[in-house]
Amino acid sequence: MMYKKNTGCPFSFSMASFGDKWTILILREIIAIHHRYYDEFMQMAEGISTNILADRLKDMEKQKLITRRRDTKNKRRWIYEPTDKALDLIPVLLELAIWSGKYDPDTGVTQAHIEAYTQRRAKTLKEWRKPFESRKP
Amino acid sequence: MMYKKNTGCPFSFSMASFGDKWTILILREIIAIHHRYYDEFMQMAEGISTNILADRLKDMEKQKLITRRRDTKNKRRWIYEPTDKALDLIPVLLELAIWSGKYDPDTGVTQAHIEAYTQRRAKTLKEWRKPFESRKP
DNA sequence: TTTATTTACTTGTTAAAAGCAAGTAACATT
DNA sequence: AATGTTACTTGCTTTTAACAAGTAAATAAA
Repeated sequence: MMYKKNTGCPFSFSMASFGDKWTILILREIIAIHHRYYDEFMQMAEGISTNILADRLKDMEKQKLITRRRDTKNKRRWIYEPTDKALDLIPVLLELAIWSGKYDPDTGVTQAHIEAYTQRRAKTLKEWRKPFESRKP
Repeated sequence: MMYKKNTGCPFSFSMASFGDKWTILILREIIAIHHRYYDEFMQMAEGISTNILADRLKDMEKQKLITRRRDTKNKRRWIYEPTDKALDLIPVLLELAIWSGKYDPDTGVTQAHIEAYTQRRAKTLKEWRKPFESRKP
């Protein structure tokens, strides 16, 4: 498990929570791509190692960024789901996407998307969150 | 230097740019705390090693997140300054601060600050950027 | 119903990165 | 001229990540 030092500053807390590249990429899988299974995470383009994935999922569960439950239709599978704590990172993810859209010369983000994100921010945030709202009572 | 793999996705680009804890903490020093010198960065509470700091500053310069120039008043010193590419990460930093303010039990961020950030977002973003605008022609 | 396959890991080893301590070189101060 | 400051570099140790192989439980196929 990675080393974590939190000094009380909000950025320090953020970096102690997900200050490695994999945690954000796993959150992308769950929140933006709607993946929920271990083998789906394993297939991400960046190529995560199985021991690192297992380690990060445990850490994220410990941090209460995700929960996991058995898939009743296939008892071998776990379903990984984001908590509200993770979903509250959607604004961070959105700003990362806007920034990358502006500065990545090989970005896949279209100018139309960036404009939509920037100019209809509240709506975009709601839309990103919507697929996870059905869980609520 | 840290390994970087960018697959075209905006989050992948973000993580390839600053997907380690130190780069964001150095950006905090420069953008939020207005530090500009090597020895000031060395004094950050998280305790960065001198070789890692030197490595990251080089990488950030290469990425055009910062520039450096000699201090004319003390020729030993370099002045490190953020580029527009770095300043455009202010919205990301702001969202990190809001999230940490909500979830860090030992946060130093007050509820009043979070409310100000959330409800007067555009104004807050402008204020964070203002100290760096004087450089413009 | 044994046999193979899927799923989610664990374990062991190697490679890379971070952390630590000491040293250096240019400039500045006393 | 000697001492201190500033921004590093270099060498070594420790930690983390990456790679490869193996395992165990659940399911599917023969």
